[in-house]
Amino acid sequence: MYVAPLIRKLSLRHPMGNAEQQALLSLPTRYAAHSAEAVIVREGTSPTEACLLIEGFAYRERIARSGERQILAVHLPGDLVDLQNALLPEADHTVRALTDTRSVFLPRDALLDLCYRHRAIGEALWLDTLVDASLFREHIVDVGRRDAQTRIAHLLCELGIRIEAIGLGKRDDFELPMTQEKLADCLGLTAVHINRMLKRMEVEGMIERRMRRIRIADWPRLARAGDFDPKYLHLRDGE
Amino acid sequence: MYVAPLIRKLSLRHPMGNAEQQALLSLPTRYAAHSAEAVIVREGTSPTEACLLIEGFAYRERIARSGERQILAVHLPGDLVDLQNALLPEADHTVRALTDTRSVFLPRDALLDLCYRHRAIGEALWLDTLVDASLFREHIVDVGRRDAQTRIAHLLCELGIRIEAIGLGKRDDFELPMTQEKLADCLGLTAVHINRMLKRMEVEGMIERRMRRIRIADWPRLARAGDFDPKYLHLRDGE
DNA sequence: CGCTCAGTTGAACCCGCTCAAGCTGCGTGG
DNA sequence: CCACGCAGCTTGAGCGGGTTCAACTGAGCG
Repeated sequence: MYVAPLIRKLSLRHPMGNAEQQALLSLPTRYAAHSAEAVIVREGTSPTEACLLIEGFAYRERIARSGERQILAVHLPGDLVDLQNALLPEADHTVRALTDTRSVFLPRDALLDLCYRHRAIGEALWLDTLVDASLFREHIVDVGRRDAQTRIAHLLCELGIRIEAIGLGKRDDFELPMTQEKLADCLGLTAVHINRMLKRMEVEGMIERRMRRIRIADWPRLARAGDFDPKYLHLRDGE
Repeated sequence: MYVAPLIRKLSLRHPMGNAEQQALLSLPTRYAAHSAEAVIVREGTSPTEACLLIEGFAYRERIARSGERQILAVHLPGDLVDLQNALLPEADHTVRALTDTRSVFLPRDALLDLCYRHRAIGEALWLDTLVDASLFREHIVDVGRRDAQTRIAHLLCELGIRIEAIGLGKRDDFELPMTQEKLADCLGLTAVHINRMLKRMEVEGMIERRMRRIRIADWPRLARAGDFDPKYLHLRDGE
């Protein structure tokens, strides 16, 4: 039953019959928990299992030679975290737990087999990796061509939508379990600058913060400020 | 026979039997030519064919609200240019010809069918999109965490390797059909700054330029300067 | 109570941008 | 064959968004 969130997520973008759902549910699973900052997939290894996040957040990272970290993506419950590495001979980046997480490991080969026995599963999983790639592309635009405030607003919008899509909060009121340093590493900025911009956005009334809780008073305004168009998320209903 | 370069490229990373090669070769094809800057796949449309580049370069782009362009990826002959959009309901970015190009369009549905009739084809094509995603990730690190000179050196190394891999030149001596403005749009910089950095790199003896031809005197040095590790390209022999 | 980690703030600096002018190579037409 | 036009390249001067460095605050926790 651990696999249910995956089915829910895949169904968000690709219809899924009963037979396919049963096939997914009958996969053998290995339960695992990771505490914050623990490595889930290590760069350079060849995992034989795919990790399905059940609870908590995770993130992909790479370290540049300068020693600076770049966060490539943030993952939420229901995300299949290392499908990106599924067919690659070895992982080219590391996946870590952002918060304490619970997850389920599925045998990679069995999962791949299902892709060819049930076309809908194959397409749904392929699609899932293509959507990941779409987020990567948006991330390139973010760090390449948007200024600091726009980047932050954009990230908040994206996380709001994604959190709402999995029922973990509302798009304009959610828990953001990231330190300012992590936000910086995600957006190609420094923690100091993130701090100043967040403060300015709060003063200007774009957002409210209580600890790590984010409230967005005027969503359309934030979306405008963040140059945010949810199209690239490829969610069923557009939002 | 137009499909031969595709088979060669897929085989670079995934073994391919005779039956699979025959199946690919027997796909119906539609030949097309695009002159430089022509749109190959337009954002917002749902292409029913996949474009295989035969000759010339292409690039993916997105326009930020500020009007600035971000180039997401550069594609070389043999690349299947819109597999990224194959399963997505609509293209979230535009693909354009960088130079005059010749290409072949393959019916999307027939191609997808082959993926399920021949597992090796399915895995090779999925893998291809995963490698694309790996390049996107490296691109995020580039614009997020590397300074201007490092970015340029990194891009030159990547293109050198990829051009050599398809036999279009040597990694340390190749034609680069990009204006400085395009380099800038690719790397999240301005054309003026690209110009200054290229000049400095030439003065320092890292590269030589004659028109659009690039010669790299000391490849290991450029690779070091560019924080370049070809692992993320996932080529068979590591280089 | 003291340690540690995250967040906050200030001052100085610098990498890359902006604006603006001039240059170069090349295709086109007279 | 030259004149013109134009796109891409080059160069300079000044500016500014974001960084760096450093100090301080505040919350959680043993």
